[in-house]
Amino acid sequence: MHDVKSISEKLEAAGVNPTAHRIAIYQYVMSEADHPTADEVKRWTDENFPKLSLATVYNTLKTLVGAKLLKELKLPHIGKVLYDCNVSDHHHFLDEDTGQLIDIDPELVEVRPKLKKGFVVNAVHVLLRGKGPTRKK
Amino acid sequence: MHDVKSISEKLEAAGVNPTAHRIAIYQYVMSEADHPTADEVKRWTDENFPKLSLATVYNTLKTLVGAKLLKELKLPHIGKVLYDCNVSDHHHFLDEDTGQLIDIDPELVEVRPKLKKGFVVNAVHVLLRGKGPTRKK
DNA sequence: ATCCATATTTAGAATAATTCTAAATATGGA
DNA sequence: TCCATATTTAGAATTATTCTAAATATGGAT
Repeated sequence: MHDVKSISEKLEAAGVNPTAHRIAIYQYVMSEADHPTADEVKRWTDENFPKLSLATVYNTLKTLVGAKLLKELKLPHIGKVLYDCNVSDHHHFLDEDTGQLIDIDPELVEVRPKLKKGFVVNAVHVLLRGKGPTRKK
Repeated sequence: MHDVKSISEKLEAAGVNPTAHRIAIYQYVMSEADHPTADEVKRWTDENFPKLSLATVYNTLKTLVGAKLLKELKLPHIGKVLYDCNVSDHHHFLDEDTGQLIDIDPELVEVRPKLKKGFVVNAVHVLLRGKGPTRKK
């Protein structure tokens, strides 16, 4: 699925030079990770690419966001940026028990603002908080 | 309206000792300010209570939030906490031109999440972004 | 292969918002 | 007045992130 080749191609298509570091980080965020923070990415690179610096983690994430391959999420429950490999518009569900963040297709949340005259809405961001289905042990 | 007396009473009712600093800051956030940050509060106290320290601004805001007299807002467009004197559940509209943040009564935004079985939604936070009515010059 | 311009990566310093700490000050009741 | 407690304070510490300037790597022209 998200093998080195296709990751590489996505980077190139987005105008990003596919260096080994960028491929590694993008691949991690795309497949293994789930809305990681920069320091989660760093913890992963520490295991897999011990020479890769923190600055490169931040630089790379910023490059990927700039290329619209990732999206930054700033959510109220956590004081750091999360990186979302889902770059289409969508909402989020935060499982308050586990802290897990789930992407929600905007089709699944009907939002109808009835604002006063003159207000134009360009974007709608919904954060749902609650509990996910109980997982079997 | 939000005179010293009624502010004082609100503080007491919430179990907060109404010191001069607390009255001043709460009054400012309730009437003059509009979703201020801690440093906006500090800028105001610098004018009006020059001896009041930054630590007190933070302490006081935290006390008021703890007493449910204010609410912390962490929104994605700004990297600092905003303080909202509207402590009931509500949504927000961000005017992308002016940066102004407007409280939106939840009655005015119909939200109908259709999530998979087992998901329980306890809270819904909506941020609308767009343009407000053009103001007359 | 070698050289070079450019891109990438790096370590560490800088920044910004906020919290913490421990001392100083104020307050109100006995 | 005295004292216990609450409040306020200055400044250090913390945390996430960005910046800076130097080091390194890369790929094409010779």
